[in-house]
Amino acid sequence: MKIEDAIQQTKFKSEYHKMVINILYTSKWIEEQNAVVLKPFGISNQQFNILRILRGQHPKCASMTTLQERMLDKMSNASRLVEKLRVKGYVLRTIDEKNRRQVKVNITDKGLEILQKIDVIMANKEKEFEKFSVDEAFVLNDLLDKLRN
Amino acid sequence: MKIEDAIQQTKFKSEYHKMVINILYTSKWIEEQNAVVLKPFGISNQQFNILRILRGQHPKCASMTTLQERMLDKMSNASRLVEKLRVKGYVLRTIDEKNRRQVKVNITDKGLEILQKIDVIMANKEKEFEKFSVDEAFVLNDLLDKLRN
DNA sequence: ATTTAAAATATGTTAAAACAATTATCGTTT
DNA sequence: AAACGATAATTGTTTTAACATATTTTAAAT
Repeated sequence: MKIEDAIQQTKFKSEYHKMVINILYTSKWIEEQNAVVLKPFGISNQQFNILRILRGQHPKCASMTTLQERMLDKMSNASRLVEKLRVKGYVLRTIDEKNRRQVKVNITDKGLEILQKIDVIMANKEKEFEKFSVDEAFVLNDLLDKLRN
Repeated sequence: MKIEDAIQQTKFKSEYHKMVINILYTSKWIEEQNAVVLKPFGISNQQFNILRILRGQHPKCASMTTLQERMLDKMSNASRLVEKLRVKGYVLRTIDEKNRRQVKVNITDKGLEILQKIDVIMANKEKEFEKFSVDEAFVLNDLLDKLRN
């Protein structure tokens, strides 16, 4: 569906402007789809985001600052999100003895397990994207990267 | 900057998966930039969204349902957002006497004025996007549209 | 004409995000 | 070493979003 139809707006200031709106809209569209998958697991999009970053680091840890930077969120939110994940047993939070200001966050086995389960479902959903060619996906990635400079 | 560097993740499951992450990340990046512009005006992204929709309709009105449908965030509460804008004097809300269930929302002159001011700044920011060719923007729009089916 | 169902919006409540201020630790300067 | 500023994270508060429920009005059915 074209963005014009999705938000029922026929004219845009420019193709650039339309592009910005389109990215925002598509992102929300994806997040909503993800939320549906995540809901039964009792995990929010942002929590999921953190878990994935941590898995990318596994078995190494990540500091709060690292998490905050990669998820483009406020530090205070990252802190509380991690705490919620800790209570659920998905992450481990320990003080870094090398620098006691810092905190080391690791994903637990339980965290990896739930990610695994979610992945199966998400991968299935992402199969729909195979209407795209890999080349097209590549182009899109390239354009987005360029957009952010 | 490539998404790999932005979130410091070297490998992705697939180019498709990377694309999804990239859209989410870029969207947050844009929203953050917009928020910086809007903040001095005391207006949130969502409120800004509503004002622009109303300007698109001007001098006609829009119903709550119309706003809800056209907003980028379909889940948001248009009713309360409009109320906030009304208190600030940017919109007018009147009951539709033809159908008293409905409400007619109009943008005020004050609303148009503030949009004008914001536009100048935003337009300046969006100039950066001219590193894109119109063709590229067109391709990106096309791909995003295709992604959502 | 009354009842029922649907439509449009508003409100109440809980969870999350944004904002501001605070605490704890470290590195540096004097 | 004491004082200072910078860094990393947390905590308190306010605002906004998400979700469910309620209210008001209209349209349809009996």
